[in-house]
Amino acid sequence: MAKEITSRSENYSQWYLDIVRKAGLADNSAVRGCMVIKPTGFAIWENMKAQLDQMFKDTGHVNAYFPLFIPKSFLSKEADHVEGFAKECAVVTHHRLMNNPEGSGVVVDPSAKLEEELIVRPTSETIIWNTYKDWIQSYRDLPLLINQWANVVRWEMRTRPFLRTAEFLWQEGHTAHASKEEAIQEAELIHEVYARFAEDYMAMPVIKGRKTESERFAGADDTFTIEALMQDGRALQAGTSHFLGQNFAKAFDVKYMTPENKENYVWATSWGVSTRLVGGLIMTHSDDEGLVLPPKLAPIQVVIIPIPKPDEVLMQHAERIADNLKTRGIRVKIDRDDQKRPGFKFAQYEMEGVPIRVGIGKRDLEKNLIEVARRDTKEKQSISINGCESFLVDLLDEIQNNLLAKAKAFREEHTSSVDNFEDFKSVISGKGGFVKAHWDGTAETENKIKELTKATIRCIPIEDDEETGVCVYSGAPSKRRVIFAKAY
RNA sequence: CGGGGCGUAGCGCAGUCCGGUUAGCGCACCUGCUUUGGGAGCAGGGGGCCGCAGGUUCGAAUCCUGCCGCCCCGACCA
Repeated sequence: MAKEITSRSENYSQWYLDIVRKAGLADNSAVRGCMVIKPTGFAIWENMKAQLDQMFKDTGHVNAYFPLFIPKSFLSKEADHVEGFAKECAVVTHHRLMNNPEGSGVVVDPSAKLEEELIVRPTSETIIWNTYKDWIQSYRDLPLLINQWANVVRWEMRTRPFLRTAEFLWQEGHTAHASKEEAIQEAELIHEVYARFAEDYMAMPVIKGRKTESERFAGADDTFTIEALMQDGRALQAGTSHFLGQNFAKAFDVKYMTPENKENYVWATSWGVSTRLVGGLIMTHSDDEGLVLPPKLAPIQVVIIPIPKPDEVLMQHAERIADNLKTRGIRVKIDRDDQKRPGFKFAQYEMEGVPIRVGIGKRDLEKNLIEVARRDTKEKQSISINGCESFLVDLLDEIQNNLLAKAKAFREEHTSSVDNFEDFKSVISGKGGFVKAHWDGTAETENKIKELTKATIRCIPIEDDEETGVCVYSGAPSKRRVIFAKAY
């Protein structure tokens, strides 16, 4: 049998594309740069979404929905913001088609030109702040804590499924606060929520930090980021939370009355994670046999395969185990296909990343045994069918923990501290990964390093202690190390 | 937007240089039989405007011109 998946060592990006395709996560679409998210891929996103949505609600946020289209004039109200997004906006200019007078098909009706062109949202700050202006009058209206689940469009030159597509799904939170301190706390709170989600649910360890000015969101005063490390040694920005200061409040004239009857501009945050997380999930855990999913996000956590094929006795046992697992909240599937052989199914479910496979076999059953295979280590063992449910539930936890531990170990192995530029260059071009180095704090140095090595400052880490040193490039004094890496 | 590659069945490809009967192969699909504890075997079968549009020719997947699309590698971005 031909190998279905290119190995990571042979061609990493082909490996990634093979997994997306062979595990049935997404297809290319008729529209360049856009993908079709298939049921399995979407189920992963739905699981992420359900968890994040709960976490947002637990921290006091509510959901709403704002329009897909944004009047062009809104974009230009905040100077940095328009600068950041202008180059990648899809623009609606007309609102009607007509039959082609010179042949078949339809053409744009030139008489149906819009008075004001509409922008397909690349992000919703502008239309939301235009709305908030009407919602906020008094300090009693604050804080306003709103999230929306939506699609956005950024016209990218080069796309990859999940990691960068022209249209993607995400959530964007937009909050308004009476004080600067409260807005900063909000941005930090969500930063923490993102980090917890990444580690506890995705089993993807992240570094929490701040963006440098040049890497910051267009229109933000401060951007918090979680940065993950992929298996090819490149960094993935997995979620950002922005303190927007009063930039949008001023641009859209959003003021509130204080208890002292004084007029103030409100303070703002925005924050988002996207379907890019699915790409990060794939690249954090998967191997040359296919997708590996952490149990907490796996659409199917346990698959039960009757061996050699379904019959009445085997199915009775399978259904009893499945029912018991469902009662305990486990997502379980019984493979009822009687055409494919077990070997094929084993390979298939491995490719699809199902965390646990249970084989109920005729011969084992005579000894009251079932076979349990875990996807993360590929280990198999026979256990007693009696009480197997507890074992399986525990094993799911163990797999979840093991995946996080493995990813952490990988990150440790691929995090280097360097103190001179020669070492810096050789680590970046060699083993890659995160590189902790001193930086003089200037954009000039940052750009120069990027130009020479393709590495960018992923973040200024929040949790590391201060440590005096000298900039790895310029030799100027530095108070702390920052994280460099080549990034997605 | 630069540099390279590719468009032939659902997918992966051969055939194109050097034009010549009904355009092939593998996987997948359908039917039947035998199989069934790690990607089954045999037999039979269906499926193609050879990317599109012009041109050359008795004859074009093959040669010429133009267009379109996709992929890879760079510059820009979550």
